[in-house]
Amino acid sequence: MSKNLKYISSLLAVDCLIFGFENQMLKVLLIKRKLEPYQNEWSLMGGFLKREESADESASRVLKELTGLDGVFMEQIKTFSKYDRDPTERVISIVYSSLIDVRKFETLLNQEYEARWFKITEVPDLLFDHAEMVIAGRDHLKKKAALQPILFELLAEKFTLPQIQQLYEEVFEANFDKRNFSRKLLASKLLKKLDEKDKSGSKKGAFYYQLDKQTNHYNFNILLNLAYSQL
Amino acid sequence: MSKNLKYISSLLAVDCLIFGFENQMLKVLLIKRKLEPYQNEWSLMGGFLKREESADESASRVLKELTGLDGVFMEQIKTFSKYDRDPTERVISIVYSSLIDVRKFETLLNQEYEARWFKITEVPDLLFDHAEMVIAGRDHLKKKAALQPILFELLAEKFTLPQIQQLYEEVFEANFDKRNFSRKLLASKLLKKLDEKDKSGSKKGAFYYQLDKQTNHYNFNILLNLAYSQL
DNA sequence: ACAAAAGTGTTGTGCATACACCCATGG
DNA sequence: CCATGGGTGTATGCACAACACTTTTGT
Repeated sequence: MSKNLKYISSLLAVDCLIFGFENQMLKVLLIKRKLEPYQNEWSLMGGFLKREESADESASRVLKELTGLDGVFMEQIKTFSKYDRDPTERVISIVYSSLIDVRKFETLLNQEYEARWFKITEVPDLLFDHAEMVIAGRDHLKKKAALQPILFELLAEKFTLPQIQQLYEEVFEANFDKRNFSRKLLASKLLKKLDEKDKSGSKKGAFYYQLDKQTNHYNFNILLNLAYSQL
Repeated sequence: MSKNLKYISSLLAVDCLIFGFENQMLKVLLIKRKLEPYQNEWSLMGGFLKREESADESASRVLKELTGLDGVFMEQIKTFSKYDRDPTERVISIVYSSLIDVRKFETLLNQEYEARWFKITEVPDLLFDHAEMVIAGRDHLKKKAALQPILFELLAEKFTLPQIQQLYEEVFEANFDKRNFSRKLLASKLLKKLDEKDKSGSKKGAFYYQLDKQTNHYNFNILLNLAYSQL
């Protein structure tokens, strides 16, 4: 089949959309090549598939090689395959979305690139079709977060209710009533209240919560209607 | 970059999951090769990407070439990329899901294959990883159908309330109360009642409805909670 | 006249929303 | 003591779920 010139073979790339939550803002991690080709162009973190690698494996490897992070929540979003998306040669890209705790990312391991967090609403011009990828990933995040409690992946182990509310407000571009929000979230039985307080945000301090790992029978549809006007 | 042997290039395939609704049952269209290789193995309808084709274009073309159908609802689902998924050579497959009106599909245009509709719960053993694709597609259909009124794509132009309720029951593997179901569905303002009746299913006959194309401001979250216990 | 499927209305309940005040603390 | 942000309770309305009977017509 491969001999048949009617059909084409292509390099396989993965690109990783990396979300983080920092200073109450939803951000994405972008990189910029310091050298040619594509010097100074911002793009998603990416790489090519190796010989015996699946895209899932490749995406995890790329993330690990660049950030040192392991065991991160990742999900395949969409494959981009326009024949001229990379003008130099045919490459299709399988895009992944991952959610990381920004505090765990320290520095890029690969010196050929520079990395920076961008507010999701202030993403610069990007290489190739990477801007579309950001849109697709963001859209996917909304849908996913409405149906499942994944946004905790963006927070530290311990977090406060005001923090997580701000996160939801960022993701859904909406404001929620704090009384209703906390009532619903706590009703999901997902959280365990700690004795400790975070005093950094206010004088009174806000109690820390943790994901309660016991809870497998959670009611999470609970957060759906917060959000579904926007799906 | 392509010279670098660390990275691999691969054939690009699309596979189409084709859903239909026939005799009150949700079905998928599968094909079987009559000749070697893979003689008599059931599989999804697929094909390879051509030189200047995107995956979207390729999927539409494949569908058209095999069924003659055009302008069908199609959506990219997921890309399958395990290196040995096709044991003869590396091929990655971008899977699409499409919804067609079974009455519009008459016969396979390509004589190398035989085609048959299978009840979704009675899919036979399939080639390579195609069984996983069916699962992914079905799952996707549920989520999509809960949020958007797409199941109409599976019905004829005119359809009755009992018909569409059976369709929803099939897709969500649940039973709905017909009074509540019709109230909700009609509240969405998506449907226009016709004067005509379908007498095939009962002596009394059921009124036909049609999608009302005017309605762009529909309330479709209306059908969400029918379904979201299952997403 | 009867069987078989279509169609229709009411009620209770729980959930989402809207809304305002007190609390704790650091400065 | 006061400014700042954290935390909590209640009342209202709406939407969902549960439920049973009447209508039509072909045989």
